[in-house]
Amino acid sequence: MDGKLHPWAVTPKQAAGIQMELRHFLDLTWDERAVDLVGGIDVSVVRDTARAAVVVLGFPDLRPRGSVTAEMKTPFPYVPGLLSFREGPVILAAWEKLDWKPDLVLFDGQGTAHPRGMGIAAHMGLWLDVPTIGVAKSRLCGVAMEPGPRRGAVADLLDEADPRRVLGAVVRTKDSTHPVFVSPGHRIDLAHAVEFTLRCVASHRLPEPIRWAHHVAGGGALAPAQPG
DNA sequence: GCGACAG
DNA sequence: ATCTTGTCGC
Repeated sequence: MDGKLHPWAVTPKQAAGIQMELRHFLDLTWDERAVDLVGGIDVSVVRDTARAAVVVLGFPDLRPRGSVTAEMKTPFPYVPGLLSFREGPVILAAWEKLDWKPDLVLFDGQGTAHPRGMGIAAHMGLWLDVPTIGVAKSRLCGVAMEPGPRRGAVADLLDEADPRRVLGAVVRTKDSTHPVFVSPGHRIDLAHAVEFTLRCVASHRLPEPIRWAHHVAGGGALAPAQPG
C-alpha cells in the first residue's frame, strides 16, 4: 500500500465511501517488530490554517528525539467520522519532512473504533504504511464499559449493534482520571495497541508522544531551551 | 422526528 | 478544535 490511495478533495459522501473501500486493506496483526522509536501526531487549527506536528521519541525511554511540522489551509470541515479528511493532508506533508520514520505511531483520535472502521489512525496507517494506534480522549461510537479506578485497568468498548464484538478498549492511564479510548489503527492488534499505549504513558493521562505532538502543533518547542 | 457526535 | 479564570485534586 503506497503511493496515492485516493483523492482528498472529495465531498463528505464520497469520503464515507472511500472509508468503506479502505477498510478491506487494513491489517490488524502485529508482526513483533522491534520498536526503538515511537511517533506522536496531532493537528491544531487556527483561523483557517491547520498545522500538523510529528514528534519522535525514543522507546521505551520516551525521550524526545525530534519533530517536524507542516501547515496548510484546512481543506475540509470538521464532520464527526470524517476527521482524517480534514487532518490527513497536512499530516502527510509533515511526515514527508521526517528523516527517520518511527516504528510505531500514536494518533489523537480513533483507530478502528469508528462507524466504518476507519478512524484517523487506521486511515493514516494505510497512507504511511506503518503500525498506528488510535488514542482518543472521548468516544465516537460503541458502548464503553467502565474500567477499574487504577492506572492500567482496561474495559471493553463494545459494538452497540452487536455486544459480542469488541471495537476497542477503555483504558485507565492514570489513577482516578477519565479513561482514554484505544483502538488499533493498522498493522497492530488491540492487545498490543493497549500495551504500547500504557508503556508510552508517563505521569499524565495522555501518552507522551501525543502530549508532545499536541504541544508542538500548538507552536511550542520539542524540548525546553537549554540554559547557557 | 430526536439524539449522538474523534478533533 | 477553539474561546477563557479560577479552582480542585494528585
